Amino acid sequence: MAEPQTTIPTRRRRPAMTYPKVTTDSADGHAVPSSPRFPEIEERILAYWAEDDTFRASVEQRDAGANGENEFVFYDGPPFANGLPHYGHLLTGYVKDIVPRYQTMRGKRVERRFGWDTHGLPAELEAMRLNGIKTTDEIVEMGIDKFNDACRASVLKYTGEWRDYVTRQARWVDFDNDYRTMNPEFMESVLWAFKGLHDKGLVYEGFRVLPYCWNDETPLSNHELRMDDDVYKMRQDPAVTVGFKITTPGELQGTRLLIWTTTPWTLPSNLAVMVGSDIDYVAVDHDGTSVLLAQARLASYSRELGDEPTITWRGKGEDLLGLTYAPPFSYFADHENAFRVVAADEAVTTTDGTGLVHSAGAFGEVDKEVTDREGIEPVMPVGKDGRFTHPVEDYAGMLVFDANLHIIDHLKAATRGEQGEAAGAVTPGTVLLRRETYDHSYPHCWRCREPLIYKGVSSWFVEVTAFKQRMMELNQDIRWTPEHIKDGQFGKWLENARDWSITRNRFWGSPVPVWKSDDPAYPRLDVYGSFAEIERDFGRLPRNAAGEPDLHRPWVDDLTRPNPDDPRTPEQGQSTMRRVTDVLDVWFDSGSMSFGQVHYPFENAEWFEQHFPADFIVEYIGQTRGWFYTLHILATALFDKPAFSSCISHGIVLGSDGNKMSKSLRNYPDVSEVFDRDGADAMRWFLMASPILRGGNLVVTEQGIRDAVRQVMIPLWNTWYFFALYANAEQYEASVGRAESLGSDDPLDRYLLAKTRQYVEQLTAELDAYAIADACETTRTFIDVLTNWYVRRSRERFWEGKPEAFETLAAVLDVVCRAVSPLLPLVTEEIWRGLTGGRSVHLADWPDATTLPADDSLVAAMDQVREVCSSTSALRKAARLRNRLPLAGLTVVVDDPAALQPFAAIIADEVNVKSVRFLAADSEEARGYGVEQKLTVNARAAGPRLGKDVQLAIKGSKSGDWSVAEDGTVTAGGLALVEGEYGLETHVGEAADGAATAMLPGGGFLVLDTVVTAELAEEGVARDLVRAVQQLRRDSGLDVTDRIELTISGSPAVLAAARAHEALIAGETLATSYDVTEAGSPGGTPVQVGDGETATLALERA
RNA sequence: GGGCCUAUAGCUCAGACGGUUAGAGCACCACACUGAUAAUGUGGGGGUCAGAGGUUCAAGUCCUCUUAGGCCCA
Repeated sequence: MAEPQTTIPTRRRRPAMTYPKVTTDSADGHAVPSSPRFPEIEERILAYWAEDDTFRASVEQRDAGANGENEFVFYDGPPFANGLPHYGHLLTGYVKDIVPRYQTMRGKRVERRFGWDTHGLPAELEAMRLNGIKTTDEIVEMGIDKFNDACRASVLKYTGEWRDYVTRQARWVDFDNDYRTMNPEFMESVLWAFKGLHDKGLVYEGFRVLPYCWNDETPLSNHELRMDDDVYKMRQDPAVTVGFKITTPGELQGTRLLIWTTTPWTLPSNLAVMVGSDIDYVAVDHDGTSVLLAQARLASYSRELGDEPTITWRGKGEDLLGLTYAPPFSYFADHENAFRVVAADEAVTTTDGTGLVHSAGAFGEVDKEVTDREGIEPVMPVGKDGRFTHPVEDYAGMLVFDANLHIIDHLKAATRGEQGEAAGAVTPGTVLLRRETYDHSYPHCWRCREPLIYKGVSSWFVEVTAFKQRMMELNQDIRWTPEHIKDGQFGKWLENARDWSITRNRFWGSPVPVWKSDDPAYPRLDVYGSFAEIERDFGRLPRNAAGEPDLHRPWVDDLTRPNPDDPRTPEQGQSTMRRVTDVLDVWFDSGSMSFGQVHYPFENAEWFEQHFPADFIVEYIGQTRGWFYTLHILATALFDKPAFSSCISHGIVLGSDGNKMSKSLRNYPDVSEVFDRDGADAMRWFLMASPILRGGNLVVTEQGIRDAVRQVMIPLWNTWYFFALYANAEQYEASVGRAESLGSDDPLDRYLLAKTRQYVEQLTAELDAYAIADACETTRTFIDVLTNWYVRRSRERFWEGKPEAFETLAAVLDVVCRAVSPLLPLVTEEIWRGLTGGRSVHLADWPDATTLPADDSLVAAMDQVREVCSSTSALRKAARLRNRLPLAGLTVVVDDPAALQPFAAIIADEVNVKSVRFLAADSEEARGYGVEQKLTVNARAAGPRLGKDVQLAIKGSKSGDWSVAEDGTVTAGGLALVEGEYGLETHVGEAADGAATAMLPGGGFLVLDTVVTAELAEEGVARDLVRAVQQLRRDSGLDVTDRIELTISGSPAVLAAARAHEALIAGETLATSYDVTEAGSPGGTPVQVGDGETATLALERA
């Protein structure tokens, strides 16, 4: 019978637990679970936060400071809530949570208000769909008030779900005090901004050709055009080659100018023909007449014109300028200045078509530019619904795409010489040379997917071109992540910035605050920038049906007044000031959020001036032409500052197959399922540790999310579980937060504390630089050291109940929980509160690295120790010496043995050797191990001096053609090297019998004694027995602290080992009764031990 | 057609200033270790650094061209 170890009695009772001090777990016992179900813990923490109002406390316990200087300013890019959140929203949501949480812990006050984008076409389209209407006329018929009520309802439809998702992802943001772009206060600020721009002369009304959706009856801005990848789709259109008859007297009179177009419907609006001045043109005979086209295009018309047509005229484009021709259709036959050949050198190419381009003023951007220059008024026989109107009576009421075929039929008939109804309004002499079908990439509306047309519309513009230079300058002050966005995607976009069309002929939006006289004879234009100005002039505010001030249509449209500049009386027909009926582009709202959210300048003027620009914003990279851009425009124009000083523009979240996420393909894990199965912290870690925050794209996989749990969350949790288990067993309560908790003398403790200090320093620097992915990697590496080195090597000391071990681990857990809490807010909350009993880790301060002991040389030494252990393991493996077999000794030869000396016991234990010796590399004994020197040439140093010859020296060092002379001169490959140009390393030679040697990565080497004596073998068997008994205890369901009665039988070697090492085996396995018998006990468990020996074990709880 | 970015192990990515044996995590195989761990350790397989040319004593790294992909613009 062995005596139990002396420390055992204190653990026999199951004492009241010290840890967790508090937990949200309501289950019996409240023990720290060894295998936690994270999603359940998360739900409990979220409930606790809700009840405790922790978020509000975290904001309010930080002082704003004088003039808000202690505030960190974060702008929330407002989402549109008529759909559910997806991974992209979650991703930005996590960043929008991490940065403010971190800054709060750093002591800053960080207000976080949620914002909603509410206006715009998506809401209108949804309202139209719900009400089964398709046109703007039907909206007017329905009543703009009713329609806008429907829009208002649709944009708020999913706010509840949004709040649920955002709350579940553990993002702290104020939903109750949110801002909405449709609130009167926000809209008043938008009006102020418009007026501000107008006062600076940066707003003008113009007629511009824009991509236009005839289905939604609205023009699109250029940044709306490219909303997504599906905007450009292949489409088949008829392409026609048409000849216009030249009317200018001279040799070319009667020749047909051949033009080519894929939009035959624009031909009735033709106003000019464009040529390139330097392009070579020819006229060739064709069917008794002649046609004119670019020489380079002749070959592609060989079918109609023959392989070698007779050329009757040659010339440059400039020779053609000014020629007149008969318009192809007669609708605008008398149009002033029209039907001439004009130059458009940059627009006309000879890569396709005929080298002559027909221009229909208002239906193309270049067309408009050219006709403006030529003094030709554009014509617009197409209505807002995309259908022809007066004077194009032949196709009136017809959608332009549908009119194509009729137009072609008429051209055909005219070409045959027919007239009257068959040829429509086609003028005699106009010929259709070719009709083909053309496949091309064509833009479609990003909302309704109908093909767009280009169409001239009246619109108001912000004259971005007037201050884009300043925008580019201010962009230099913004810190972009990734860096190349600044002068790349964003900078280039700024360089090419065009004036911003900010008005929409729609209903649900902020009103254009411009009132105009309805009689051009008495012109007047008023711009309003506040409710007060409106009330001043109109005698009242715009009020909705409920009587509340409301700037939406139709209420704001009701405000009219007599034109003060019109001296006539109402009876004489005095003109009236009426509002321009347009609403503002919804992007104007989002660009206004910085001041709009606080109703600047009507309220919070001081606050705003101290909180602009924002310290930080984040959105996906596409916002370089969206929100980032509109914020920057308005900030530059109104305040001459950037709107934000740091910006992360992250990449795109892809589905598990690497394609865009698609609901129909189901190629991504369901968000709710991930929350339920893996939890919000796991998803947060997965997204934040990924390359997506460095601008790369990210493939979302379930495996990736689970890896986050495995690599980080479980190791962290298990460290806590380990601590709680032994602290409870010892009834030890650590003094977290007090200086003495950092005072351990134990080398492992001191190492961990110093390592923790380095970790906190590095993490702080990374989070300060918004390098969130780097912070994750740093944390992962640190937690690995914590759990797989410190805890594993310290198990014995915890088992022994060493106070300084508890103190150290508790202190480090406290620091780590605080440091990791922005990255894993839920799990760290449960651990930290369990450890400290405190209210919330998120109310704690960011750990101060300087309070932790600094000891870089200790950290370096321990890292070397880990290398020694690692290399020794490799030696064992190579020599087939299992780890449980003790070996006599290990000799460690390094430059500075004294540095490693304190860790001799750690190494001996880790690699299971009886003794560890340290030798200086230059000692006599070390040289006895058959060491040899190796020379390496430092090419970086020697290269510049030796030039080409450095290669000879390198070759010599490798082949052994080198030497060290008596005076220390080193020669390699016949070349003398000077100090610094070479390195001499000591390498260990072949080991003698009974030893194995290995080099250390950082220099030095190991000699492992591989001689297995009978005693060592016997102890190895004893260790195997311990291991087997422990496994059996576990399999039998015994508790760690249960005592057992143990019986061992087996082969003579087993019996000998069991008897010789009774104290070891009984002690390790908590055996209060210990029997070694030759006869195997019935019901015993056979196990393999040692080198093929069999033992039989039997145990019972004592 | 132009601009920006990317191309490195089966997968995801690191690789200051050019320096001669290109790394990590995951995955795979084998062995070891394990009464905190859902782990861990050791070893192994696995690479034309997209291709071609150039600069250089020396190129994954710098230059040119090509190819492929992404984003942006026309």
